[in-house]
Amino acid sequence: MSDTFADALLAWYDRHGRRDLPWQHPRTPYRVWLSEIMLQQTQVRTVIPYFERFVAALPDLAALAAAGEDRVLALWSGLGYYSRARNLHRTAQLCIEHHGGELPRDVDALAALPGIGRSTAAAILAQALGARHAILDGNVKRVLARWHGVSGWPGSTATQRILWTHADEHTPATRVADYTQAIMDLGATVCTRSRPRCADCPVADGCVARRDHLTAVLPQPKPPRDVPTRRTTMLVVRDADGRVLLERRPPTGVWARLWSLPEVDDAGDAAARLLERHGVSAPTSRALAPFVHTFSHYRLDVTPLLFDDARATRVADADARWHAASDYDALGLPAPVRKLLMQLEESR
DNA sequence: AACGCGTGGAA
DNA sequence: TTTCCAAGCGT
Repeated sequence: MSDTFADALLAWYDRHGRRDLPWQHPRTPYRVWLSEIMLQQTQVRTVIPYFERFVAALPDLAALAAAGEDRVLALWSGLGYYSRARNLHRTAQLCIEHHGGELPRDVDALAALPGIGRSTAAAILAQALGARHAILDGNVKRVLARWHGVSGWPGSTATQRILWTHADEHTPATRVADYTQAIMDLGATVCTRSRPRCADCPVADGCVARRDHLTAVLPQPKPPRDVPTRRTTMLVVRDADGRVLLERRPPTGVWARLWSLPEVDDAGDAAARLLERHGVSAPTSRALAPFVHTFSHYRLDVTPLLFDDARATRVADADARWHAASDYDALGLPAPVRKLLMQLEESR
């Protein structure tokens, strides 16, 4: 059912909404899907260059399905949450096998695919096809928590249940694609986390948080949690030609299946581990500047150790290879590893 | 239900 | 500098 909330929002969207985002032109299911996956927990400004590069390389679902996983991970490299890329790739292949080469039009079939949850499925169908489905992403949660005065952290199940109900109530029967974009734009540009611009808000009338001066406390923040610190020693092992030894990371855990530097717990064991694991003898080493990489759930203290003139005494296997700097673009590398390798290459 | 999963930018 | 967290999903 439509209501005054939706009408006011749509009128605002016609004047102030974002209608020039790259995935809106053309607004095909494939492009909307790709954008929605990239935009999970990621800001628009960050996504745009990745989106442009990705669709240029893999312009449709069939091209994505036919691509190798390393290619997909390379295109994703730097965006983070790499399971999104692996699920995207897998979903493309499932669509080829089971859905006639297209994304399913049924919301439940869509949400059953890897990486596509309730909100993403709704966003794809609403934006690409104009089908009436409510979305509930971070922007919508913030807008609705304030407008309806919903307390509780929006990530909790109980709070989400309430917010989903409100989201569905407000979703109109017509102009669903515009409405969906409008409420996200409102959250992104007016109903911002800090210092919301209520004077410019088309739905300020009726907003509980504005009425009761609660915009600073709604939505309630996630309960804080201590983040542990982990330490690792990353080995930059170069042969006489300056090529670097890279390992494929295991299929689970952080940076799963990306290419990265060999790691050891104890720097003193580095040479022995290299010989055991890779048959590499590396006589001399030199400490590089330590750095910290922070994840959402832990902090990683990294001590890089450089070995030059390393020699391999056996052939590299499928999960360990020597790579020249010219290979980096084609590899899915963790962001700090890419940064470290680029810095070393510049100074070589 | 709570946690694992990246990164970069804003405050 | 530190803290927080942005178009969530899978397990």
